[in-house]
Amino acid sequence: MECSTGCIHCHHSSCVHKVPIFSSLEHKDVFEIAALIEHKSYEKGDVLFFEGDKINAVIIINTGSVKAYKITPDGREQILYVFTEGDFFGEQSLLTEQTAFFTVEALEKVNICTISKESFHNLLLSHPDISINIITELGKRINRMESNIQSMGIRNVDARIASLLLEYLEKYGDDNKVIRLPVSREGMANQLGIARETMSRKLSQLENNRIISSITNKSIKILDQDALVEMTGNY
Amino acid sequence: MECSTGCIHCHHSSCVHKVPIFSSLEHKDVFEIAALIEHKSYEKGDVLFFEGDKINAVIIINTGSVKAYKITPDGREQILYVFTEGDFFGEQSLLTEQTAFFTVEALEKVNICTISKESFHNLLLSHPDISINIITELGKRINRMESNIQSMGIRNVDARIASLLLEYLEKYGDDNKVIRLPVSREGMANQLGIARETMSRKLSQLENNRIISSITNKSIKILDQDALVEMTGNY
DNA sequence: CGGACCATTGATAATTGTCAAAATTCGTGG
DNA sequence: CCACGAATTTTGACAATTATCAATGGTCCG
Repeated sequence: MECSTGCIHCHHSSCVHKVPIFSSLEHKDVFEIAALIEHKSYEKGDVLFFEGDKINAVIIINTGSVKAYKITPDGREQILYVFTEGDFFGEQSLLTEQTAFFTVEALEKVNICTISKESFHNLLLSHPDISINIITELGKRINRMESNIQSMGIRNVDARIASLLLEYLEKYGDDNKVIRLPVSREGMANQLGIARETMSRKLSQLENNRIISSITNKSIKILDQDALVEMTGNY
Repeated sequence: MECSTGCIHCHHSSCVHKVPIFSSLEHKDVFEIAALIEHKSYEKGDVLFFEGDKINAVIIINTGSVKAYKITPDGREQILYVFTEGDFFGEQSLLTEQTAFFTVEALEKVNICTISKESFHNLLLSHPDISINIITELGKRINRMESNIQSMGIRNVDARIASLLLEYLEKYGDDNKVIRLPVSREGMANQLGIARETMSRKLSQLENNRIISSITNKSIKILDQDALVEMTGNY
């Protein structure tokens, strides 16, 4: 969204413009909110907060991406989310005194905007439509998690990998069906709860079958999307 | 919560009293909302709606329980939730024209309260604190799902079963650590994405080790909770 | 160019799924 | 309250899949 009316500080309020939860706001409200926002940035590998930390702000990703994960009993990272531009989290800290459920780590350089718990709470009371936007966004997130849980419940590992690749294609793919992978092979394996080696083997298999082409460690090209869809069993 | 002021129709507004999302309301609001509510009941095995159906109401469980599931490509039920008294769902239909993400089926006789999409939407605009309650509740649900995803990512099946039993104990257990199972063995297996037979074997093993005692198909007694906790690896 | 990190491959062991049959439980109706 | 048939669960044997360990091969970056 462009800034039509003398928005000198546009780079500072950019979070507000970008985020779906504020999409219904009028211009004056945008300024009001921008005043509440603090900005921070992190480098790749930096941890924004650890599981168990107290969170007292809602965090919105302005640019870049982060992963949110829990450590499983057997010491692996279980990735719950990859948050990118426009995503927000920490809303659970709103009313409850809960501590963070997961660790959040930057996957690349990220700029974030934070709004303190108190400010945000007041904001919601005065702008009921923001709440509705948030409910809508949380609903979407829940839907994605429901799909995730469904995928993880598929006993067939090949189908799960196909699902993951299609999900990535949608999120991170370009017009040539080249996916810039947000995480390593190990990260992908951890998202599905399988061994790193199994992921390797399965991807090699897909490459042999000309379904994908593994360009580099950080990107994959989808050659035969239909085959992947068929593998998931949903068609 | 008891009805103090001549609440003849208490049995009709009981949903409102029971549900956390309305907990912050004043008495007059309760009546206002009660007027918006419709009541329905279903018998065990009845389907409230199918995945893909259009939903135009928010549904609150008054008594009984339901399961919400998706059918996986290989034809199994993947149970996403067991909703019981006080739980609500369908809030995703609020703003978006989405169709149901899962099928909902009664596990026993259930009484539900429904509020139409429109009524609910207006309610939220006029009562910002209800929205905040909902955001809080959705946050809790998301937390549970995050834990679920984490559990499903554990490669060790024994640990996952232990997690499930502990979760059940918390939700459905009584003082004697007897759990009234909401679903069949097959249902339990489906929640974890494992074969029914594997679940059987693992439970037998737990029984041999005096960690649980399988009273009937519908209930299990936890004999050694600590052992289960240890099995999950979280201590 | 070198070193650290990440990914792949092979061989083997362990685990789980599948199919078939037997045993148990559940609910209904007499 | 008991008995019977249907449904669910358990068990066994075997096949298929995946994890693990170890070694090799690549890739990225200073």
